[in-house]
Amino acid sequence: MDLRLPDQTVRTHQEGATGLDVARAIGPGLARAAVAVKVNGDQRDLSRPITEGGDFEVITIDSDDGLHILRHSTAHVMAQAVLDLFDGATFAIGPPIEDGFYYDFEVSDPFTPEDLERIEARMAEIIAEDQPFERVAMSRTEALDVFSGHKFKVEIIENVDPSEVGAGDEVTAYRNLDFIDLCRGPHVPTTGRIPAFRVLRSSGAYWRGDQDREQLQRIYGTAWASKSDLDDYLTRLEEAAKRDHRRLGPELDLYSFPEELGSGLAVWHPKGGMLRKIIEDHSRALHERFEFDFVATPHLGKSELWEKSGHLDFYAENMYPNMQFEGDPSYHVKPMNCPFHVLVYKSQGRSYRELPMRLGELGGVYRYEQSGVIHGLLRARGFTQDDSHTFCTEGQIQDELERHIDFVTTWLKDFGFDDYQAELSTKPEKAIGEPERWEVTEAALEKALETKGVRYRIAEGEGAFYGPKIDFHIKDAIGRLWQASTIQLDFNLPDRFDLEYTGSGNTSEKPYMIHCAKAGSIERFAGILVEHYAGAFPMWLAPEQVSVIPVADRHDDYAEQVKQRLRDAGLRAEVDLSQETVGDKIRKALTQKHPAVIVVGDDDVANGTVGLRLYGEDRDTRGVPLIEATNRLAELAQRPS
RNA sequence: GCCGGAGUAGCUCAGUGGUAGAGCAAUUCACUCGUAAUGAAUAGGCCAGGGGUUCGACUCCCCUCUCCGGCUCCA
Repeated sequence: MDLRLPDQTVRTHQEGATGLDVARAIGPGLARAAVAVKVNGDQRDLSRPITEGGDFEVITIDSDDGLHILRHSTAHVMAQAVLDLFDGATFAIGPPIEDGFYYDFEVSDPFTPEDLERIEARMAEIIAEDQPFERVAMSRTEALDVFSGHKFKVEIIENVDPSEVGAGDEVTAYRNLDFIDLCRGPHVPTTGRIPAFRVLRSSGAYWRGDQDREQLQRIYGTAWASKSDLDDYLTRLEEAAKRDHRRLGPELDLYSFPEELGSGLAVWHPKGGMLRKIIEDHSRALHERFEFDFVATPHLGKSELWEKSGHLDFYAENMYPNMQFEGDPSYHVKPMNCPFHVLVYKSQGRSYRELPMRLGELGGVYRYEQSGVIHGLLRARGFTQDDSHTFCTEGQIQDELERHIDFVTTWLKDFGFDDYQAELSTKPEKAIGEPERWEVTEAALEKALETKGVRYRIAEGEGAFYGPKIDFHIKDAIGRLWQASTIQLDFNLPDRFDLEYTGSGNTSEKPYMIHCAKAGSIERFAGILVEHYAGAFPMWLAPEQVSVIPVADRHDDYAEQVKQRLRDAGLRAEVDLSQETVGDKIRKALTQKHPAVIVVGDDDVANGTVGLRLYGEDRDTRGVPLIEATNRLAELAQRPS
């Protein structure tokens, strides 16, 4: 048969050639690295006979597909090890995931760290034994028999969609030695082809992700094409841990989470307060530039208001309970600002001439997040939204959306997030509003994204029940994605609050409403910034920009003068007057990641100069005239826009 | 909320039933120093909180709070 590739044709020697033959034929050198082949886009095992012709591709272990296969195979080995070691254990599913894999088990006792070590050791043995993975095809009835002792497998077999499997009633499994697992494959040829793996951690997980079903024990692991890839990955994990904003924040004296205060609530220290101020100032500046008006609303509102807005119906579990004095109406702390901005709109009759009306506020909100989901500043119970609500006519939607996209992308770029992607979420199953409204607004959102040249993908059915939306995911310095900005259409609140405006023909019209948060939450955004920059902020964001270090006491006065000059130039400068050595003070400034360090000694006093060192440069420049240093730093501290 | 792990000085951590220890930080004194830790001394703890077992609890048991890793959730 002929093996056709885009740039070559390869002929095999015999009918019934296997994947391995294909790999050899395509590239003799590739055969050793091959873990599977693709036939017309379908992944196949190396051992499977290939009877038909078509497009062939060798999958090597270091490719994305190869890693997927490797990790899936390693998951099998993990299940094999667990079933070996734990009597009565049964297994559920074990898919590859980004950077690794997991497998879910039901066992009598949760795994301990020692268990994980034993499992890892047993896996290493299985790998050393180089057991072949053998594909077994069987009927569904046979499969039910083979897996009769394993209830989750039985459930899977019973639910297999024949059309999905493609082979009618056939299901496949993979066997190595006496271990067999339900699996579509393919796998690496033998367990010995797993070059590097690690068992990482275990945790609870629900069967089929359903809170009401069995709680299983999940073990996470990772596998890589080489030992050095594994080491790189483990180093990446450490690097990520070092950037953790929950650790860096207190270390840099930005904020803390006092136990006495309550879970999910932070206090901001002076430096963190400065960081917030910088972020908030920039938020206000951009709101002004994009022609938003500022409003201010309280933290509480009558429960009646939340009933009208619908929050008490559909958001109650995230709201703090009502509070009430005897004889007074009941109040709720606000989880969102929207109803308040609606009240501003409603405070008088509106004309089409006033629209679009863009109302912005840095609004503090409180949401009762489940105790298990709180994550530092990234998921907190109290936070400040840089929130805005735009009321406009149908004809203004397009322009407004484009303006909001400009706003959001300017905002993200200013903070150094050049790499972001948008997600357009469309009508979910449970939704309100006429279908035409959805169609029109989804099209408007899509057109706005295209006009503005924003890379986006469509998240089908992921919209809020009240309208479609665009979420922006930003990529940080080590490649992680974070959800930040959001632009959402809302058909709900204008209805619930009977919003209207008088049109040009003296008709009563209903306005459209656009929710938009640029940072999402100031706290969360600050947390992401800490992780993105690993605490070493660009100069304009740094709470403390310049540390001035006198070499000896006799230079203190000059250091004060230098500080004053820097401050006059708008820089945030402090003098380190502590009775320490120069080396110690520099070390402190650098561990606090101050962008600039200035050292002044005898020569500087005599010549009106300074020694200048910028963060990230391990050399200093001496004898820089003060005026030059000031100008240079002031330049570096410029706001991006 | 669920499963598991953890909580000892401001921080990082020792301490396996007999009323607690180190390093860093802090304070004081000396040193006055040119690019990542000068030296000495001092002070600092209701061992997360509450209850129980015990002659005796940081240590064992129960409850609560807080944190960590996941799951679920995330208008």
